[in-house]
Amino acid sequence: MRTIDPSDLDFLLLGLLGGGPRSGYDLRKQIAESPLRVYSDSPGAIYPALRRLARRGWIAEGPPEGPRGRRAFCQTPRGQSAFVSWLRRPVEQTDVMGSGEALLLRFAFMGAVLPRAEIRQFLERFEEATAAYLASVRRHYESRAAALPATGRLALEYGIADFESRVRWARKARKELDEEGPEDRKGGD
Amino acid sequence: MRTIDPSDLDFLLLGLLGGGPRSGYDLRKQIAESPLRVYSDSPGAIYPALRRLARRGWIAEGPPEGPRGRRAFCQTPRGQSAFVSWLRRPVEQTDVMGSGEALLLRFAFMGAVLPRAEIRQFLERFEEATAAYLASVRRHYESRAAALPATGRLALEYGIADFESRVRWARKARKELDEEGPEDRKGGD
DNA sequence: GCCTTCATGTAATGAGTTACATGATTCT
DNA sequence: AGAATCATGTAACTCATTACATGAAGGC
Repeated sequence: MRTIDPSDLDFLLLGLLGGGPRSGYDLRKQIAESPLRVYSDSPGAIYPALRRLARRGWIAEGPPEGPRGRRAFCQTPRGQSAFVSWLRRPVEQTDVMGSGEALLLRFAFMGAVLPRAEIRQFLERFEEATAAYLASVRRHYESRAAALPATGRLALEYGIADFESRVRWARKARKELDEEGPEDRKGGD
Repeated sequence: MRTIDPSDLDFLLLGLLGGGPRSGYDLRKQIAESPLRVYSDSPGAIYPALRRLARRGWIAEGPPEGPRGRRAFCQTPRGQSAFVSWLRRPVEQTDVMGSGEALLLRFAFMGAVLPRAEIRQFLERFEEATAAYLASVRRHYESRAAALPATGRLALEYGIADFESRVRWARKARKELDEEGPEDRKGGD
């Protein structure tokens, strides 16, 4: 008997609710407004996800209150702490190998919750793991590229350029966070 | 009653079989060896996909022949033509919005099948659509970045850098294809 | 009164994951 | 002979997608 890991969408919804109570419809709109279309805003994804979160006790449904009897969801204390420990999960090699969307989602939410030192640490780990994976893709490229048709080789170069771009981003992000000045506090008030 | 579109994995398998007959296990190994881990090599994904392709009449299963009675699959003529028209599908805006993996998969296979002029055209369309989408993300960034926490803004910048990297890649790939010299032929022999 | 949008859902379908099952073959 | 690995699958489960259903509010 194992605990099934919630999906990325589950954590996205949980995180959005960290900004205050919202209805399912509000959440859908908020996701639909995001320019990077990476998570689904379809009702068939959102509402079942909300039910999963509620079953877990991570969110609670308030009474009908809004203009049309819409029921707002909010984080429970257990939900909040589950969300924070999701943010704090160590960055594994396997996390950076695919599209890395889950890591980015976590990063996007960190600013509102975690102290800057932890965010820095996350970026360092992110850069390290991505660079390590990049090196392995490069090795593969060196050994196999000659045997590929031109477009196959170029597709591999696409992947390499992608991971290079991620490494550069991580470095830049770390620098920007460092330069942002120590004046603003972590998440206390 | 509508025809359901085959999955990316279906087309990947179909494309790999374009290189000659292979068993399910061969296909699994070939996918597992790829450095960019984007498609699943799990038997629970591969074997049902092969059955779907066979049901469509796009691949055929040969008689048991190999060392352990393994049965090799091969493309049928209908499968070959379905694969080529998949390669030739126009690049839509929505195709570039997500991770763009399907487009890259198509591109990787083009070299073995399509004439260079069509590959060039694909890259032009890819660049155009990606640049257009990038512009829309930039507009969103300009208007909303100020209201975001630092990590949210940086996550958006990650997306922007990603799409910039894709545009650069497309330009470079087009140039390399052009420079490759006109001596090798398209796909006739 | 009617139509559109708001708001919340359900149903059917289908793909992918993990884990397990099964037999054959090669290694030692 | 026994173990590992080859090779092909199946079963249970979860999640997402598309499309549809339902009803209430507000504009005209």
